Amino acid sequence: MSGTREKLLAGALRALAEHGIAGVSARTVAAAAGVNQALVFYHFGSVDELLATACRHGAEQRVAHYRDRLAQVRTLSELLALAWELHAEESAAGHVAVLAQLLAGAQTQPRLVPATATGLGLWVEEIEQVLNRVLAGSPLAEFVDLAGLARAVAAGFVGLELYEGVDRDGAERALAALDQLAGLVTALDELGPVAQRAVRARLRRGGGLGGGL
Amino acid sequence: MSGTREKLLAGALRALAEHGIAGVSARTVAAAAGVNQALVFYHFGSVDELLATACRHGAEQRVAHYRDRLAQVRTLSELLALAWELHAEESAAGHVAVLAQLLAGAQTQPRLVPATATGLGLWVEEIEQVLNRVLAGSPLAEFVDLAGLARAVAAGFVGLELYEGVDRDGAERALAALDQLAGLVTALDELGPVAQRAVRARLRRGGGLGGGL
DNA sequence: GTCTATACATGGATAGAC
DNA sequence: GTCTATCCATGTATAGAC
Repeated sequence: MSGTREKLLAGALRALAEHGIAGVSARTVAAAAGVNQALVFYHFGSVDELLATACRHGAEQRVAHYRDRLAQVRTLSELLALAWELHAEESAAGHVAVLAQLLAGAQTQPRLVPATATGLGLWVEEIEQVLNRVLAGSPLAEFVDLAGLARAVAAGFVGLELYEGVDRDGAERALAALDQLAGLVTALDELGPVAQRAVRARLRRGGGLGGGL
Repeated sequence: MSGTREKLLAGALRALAEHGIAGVSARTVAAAAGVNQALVFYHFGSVDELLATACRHGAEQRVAHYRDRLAQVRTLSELLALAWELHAEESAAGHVAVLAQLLAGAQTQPRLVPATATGLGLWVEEIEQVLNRVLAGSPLAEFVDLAGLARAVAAGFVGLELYEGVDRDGAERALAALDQLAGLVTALDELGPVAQRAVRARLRRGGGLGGGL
């Protein structure tokens, strides 16, 4: 058992948050874990393999930490409130930063792709379930692919985290604007049948917007 | 003049796209630029300084490349169509990837913060102007801070780019969902006065959603 | 399983010839 | 301004003692 594996996994996440993907190495991770550098290779074979394992491990922990609270959400307003809460908590603890760094690394390191896809996928899965439950029967679910929306939300969180790192005020304005936009959508969702019918009619005419994809 | 500076700036962007922030070095950049490694330090003093300069330089080029097309946009639908077009072009050319890598690096490298903030800021500025023009007098501008929305859009682009690198299909679903959501908002924007009044009344009651910020 | 020691490669940075 | 050569720090990975 020895716990060294666990120390290394935690150390990898800490080192990623502190030094970024460009600054992690067997030595920095081992230092953060308080163990000998050679043990990285004994237990995981390579630094990348350790990072990949730590990614899955960390994402599982974080998602599990919110599963109960997510399961209790019943309305769109509650979901948005929890989303801001979750963002504040996870961002402050550096967990979003870790995911962002791993995603950046995965862009040019194929060995990191499966792990980061899985890590982000765990969040997507959870968000998707909540959206499906909360928006069941809503006009929103009628016109928007909720699985796609869940993916956009997860990716958006990562982008905002990176933005926050270089412009905190700007990121707060962005969050506030999204809050207002979400309020708008919620209002639409709670409209009376007359107005909803008008929106539906307009949407049936236009369909999506048919962008470049 | 010598053009070596320019070669290095272009080489830095190429190296960032190919090797990521974790893989750039004076040697990889010089190789991409086709010049001697020592010239990085002669012209820029350090690798970080070169990356920072390349970031501003690249962002200016890219924004200038779209300024005309952005200036011609008159409606929200046109804006969204251009947005997807822009995303497809810039993403394919690796320009969004460069910004994402620099943002990731800036999280733990204070020396990169001003340059990346400026680089992303150029995009934000442009987006903000278009939003203000296109949504002037619209109910959307009434309830959503457009400057904040511009920042959210820019950050979202970066997040989607990173997500696309690990899950192309997922990213396409996300974009499609955003397209649908944008269509919904457009529909709202184009509603008749009766429905708009209902939305306004609902919003005045609820205000924003008052999240964790 | 863990430590020390070490090999070997890569990267930042500078000196000095041209 | 550019190139070669080089120093030194850091990083990966392994061997072998404990």
